[in-house]
Amino acid sequence: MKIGELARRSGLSAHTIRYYERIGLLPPPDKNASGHRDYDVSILTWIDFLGRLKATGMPVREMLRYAALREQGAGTEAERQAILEIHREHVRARLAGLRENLSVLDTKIAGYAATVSAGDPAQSKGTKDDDHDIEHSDHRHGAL
Amino acid sequence: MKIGELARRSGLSAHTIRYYERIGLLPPPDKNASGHRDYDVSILTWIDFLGRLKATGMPVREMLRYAALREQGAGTEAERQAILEIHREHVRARLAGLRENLSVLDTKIAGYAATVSAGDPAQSKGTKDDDHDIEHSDHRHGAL
DNA sequence: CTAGGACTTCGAGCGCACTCCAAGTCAAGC
DNA sequence: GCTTGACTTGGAGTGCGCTCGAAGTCCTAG
Repeated sequence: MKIGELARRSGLSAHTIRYYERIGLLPPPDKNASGHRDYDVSILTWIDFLGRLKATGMPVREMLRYAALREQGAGTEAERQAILEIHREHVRARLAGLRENLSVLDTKIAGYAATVSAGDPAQSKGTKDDDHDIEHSDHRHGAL
Repeated sequence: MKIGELARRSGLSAHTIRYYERIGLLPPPDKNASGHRDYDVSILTWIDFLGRLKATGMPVREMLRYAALREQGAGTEAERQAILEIHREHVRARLAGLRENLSVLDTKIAGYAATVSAGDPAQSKGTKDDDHDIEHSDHRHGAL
């Protein structure tokens, strides 16, 4: 499979595929007589997994660590597992935060719905709101 | 409240607070006789909400639209509500995707756990894995 | 034989969201 | 009256993750 087809099938651009190879996320593929990259279909599985790591917020630096271990092959499983387990915790934390913020969003929207309907009782001149907020407790959002 | 205290209490740096003001996320506060910014505590509520928008992945561009409407005050509620409702859908989609990718991660980790324990039956020379993968169906990850 | 399109490498440029620096002002404490 | 430290402005720099452009090579079809 040449890079164009891989691009189509993976959803990445050819530029991005070469970039990933440059930085070490993708292993250097075989080249044919013309110097063109020739990919094995199995690369699609790896790209899919990379996509999942990315979608769950893993920084490229970390993917690189994982990819390097994968390249080394046997004997690196425990370390790869550890990386994924730590990442899984990050994802879980992110999920929890997202759920909480979603509920704040729900509350805020419900407040607007109440205000916008019913002829706007609480606002006549200059509502900048920060109204319908039902308490903010603590909540860190320093580190995303 | 001066900028230093606001920085401490909001978790943002003073640099970031000024930056947010420059771009329009924060309203220009009063200045005292020395030209120093003097904030009302109510700004903390707004910063907290901005933090939630950010934590849920809203781009600054979009926050700016919302902030501008908020500055305009009364009469912009419906539009603000619409922004939040659209954003809420994005957040829900993100949550769904995250949940799915989390389960893929679980499966992958379980595979490593099986491999790493039990004396490694499936790998002796050169496992790069893409093993324990139990089917990938489709899954877009082009647009994060 | 020539035009088109896909490929190659190298390096520059971009969008986002900060983050920091330099040079200056000002209030308070010793 | 002088140092310390928090503040001011404007603008430059940073890190991330791509994204694109230029110039060249190579295969294929007409």
